[in-house]
Amino acid sequence: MLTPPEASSEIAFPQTANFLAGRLRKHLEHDDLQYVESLIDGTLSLPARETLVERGQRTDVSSILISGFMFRTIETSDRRYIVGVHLPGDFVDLHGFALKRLDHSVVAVDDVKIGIVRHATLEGVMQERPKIARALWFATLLDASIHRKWIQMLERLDAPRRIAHIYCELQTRLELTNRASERALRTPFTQQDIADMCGVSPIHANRAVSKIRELELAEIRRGTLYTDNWDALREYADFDPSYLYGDGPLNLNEGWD
Amino acid sequence: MLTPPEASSEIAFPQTANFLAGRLRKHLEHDDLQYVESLIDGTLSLPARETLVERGQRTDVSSILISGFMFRTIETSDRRYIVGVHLPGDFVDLHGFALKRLDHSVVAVDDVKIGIVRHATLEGVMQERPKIARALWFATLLDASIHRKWIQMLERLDAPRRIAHIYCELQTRLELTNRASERALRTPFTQQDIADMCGVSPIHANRAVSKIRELELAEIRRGTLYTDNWDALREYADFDPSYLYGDGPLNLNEGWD
DNA sequence: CGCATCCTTGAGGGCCATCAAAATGCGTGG
DNA sequence: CCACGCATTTTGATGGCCCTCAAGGATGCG
Repeated sequence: MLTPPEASSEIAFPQTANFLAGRLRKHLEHDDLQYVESLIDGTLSLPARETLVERGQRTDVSSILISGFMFRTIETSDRRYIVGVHLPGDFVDLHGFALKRLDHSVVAVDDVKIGIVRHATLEGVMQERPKIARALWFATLLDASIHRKWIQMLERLDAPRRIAHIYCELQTRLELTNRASERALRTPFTQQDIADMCGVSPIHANRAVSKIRELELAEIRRGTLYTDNWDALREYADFDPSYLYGDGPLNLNEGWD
Repeated sequence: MLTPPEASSEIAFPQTANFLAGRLRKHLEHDDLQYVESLIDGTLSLPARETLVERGQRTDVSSILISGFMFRTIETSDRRYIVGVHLPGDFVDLHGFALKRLDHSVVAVDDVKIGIVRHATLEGVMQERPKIARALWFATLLDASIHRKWIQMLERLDAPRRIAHIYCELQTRLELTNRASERALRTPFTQQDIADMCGVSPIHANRAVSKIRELELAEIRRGTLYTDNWDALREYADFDPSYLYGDGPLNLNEGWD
């Protein structure tokens, strides 16, 4: 599944090989990549559905996702709202460094492995490595860009299109880290998860999934999306990947250095 | 309207008096505040409804809003989606510094005045003033936190509650910069603007505004909201201000230094 | 094989979209 | 001061998306 260059990258940088892959990563020198890898103080495994950071909780470390999926959630007494999805290479709570406390929670979807970076270490980055500091800032701005797209998605699309959009986004993000496969996008999402991302009831999410199947755009079974026509799915969701700031032809971030 | 301390602040820092006011501002030394003020290279006035930055456009400056309201918008061929609102003290396109190109546009709602900071200047901040760099980072993370709340708002609230939530947010943000008045929140928003923020049709936005009036929570006329019961309005919208990271009792950001 | 979780289907009602049209308010020029 | 033109706001009617309540079916795990 991994092409040779990425495989060797995984060996050289076991914890941070996917950090900003497909984005700024290629603008970083080998020395920079090594430095980023060296920031990791240790790793942690978390079982599925466990919470890494609770809303409001004070922390003095941040975490980069190494394997598995995570959600950012805002929970109320009776319902959970998912405001973002993370996959390997993403810092899931880097903003905790500057904000000190998070306005939301970060939870594991399936079994995950994360790399830990102490905030004291990040202090040093700010003092000594402005280029890396800026890359970290960039990473949080990327999250913000995704947030904005979700806002627009919720303002304009109906439930089946929202689902299609979310899967298109994940596929593109996986492509950027060379982890996508051609015909299947495997996720650990339940239909309840999908509903909570789209802001609809699980029953309606089910009907929306059915509609995508009836339209013969894709088949979603137990979280995994199967399709042989990504183009049709992307068109259906009106998906434009430029907000992900990838290196592709539409890239918004050319000229960074 | 301005209490003496803020008034004097406006004199000492005519362009940046509201920057992070009510948030990190009080953790910055007088020297830091002076430094921030010195970053401003000049000011610019823009008439209502004019675009400051177009989506995809390359820029080498960022802007802080000094007076007036601005929107962040994503426009398609047939419709406009508003993904954020800015008021004086906000950097409206600070993320352009690290991202180079924006995924969305920034437009003036009424006549606005902005302060310009060259990206070359911000380079210097990253190199020499990590504390200020971190404050700038914080400012962009605050935007991201607001984005997340909007996502949750769109996932859970119906149109009248969305409108109430947006006005509650603006009132709190104005309070943080000591620019709120007690019984009226004056904005230049049309009902079309409100509709584009809430992701509903202007016709439905009108009915939603009517409903808020019928419930005797507030009166919204030509963008201005009048109420003598903010508490009832906040409860109706299930508004919790902690995501704004203000200095109040619920503050999530205590301990920053 | 039993149980828990997840998925599926049906029915009735509320929120919101669109089409169409009228009324209101505001700035401008006569 | 009034008349006009324009943007904005308001109202009515019909239909689609999505809600909740309720119940049944499938899947996977110990």
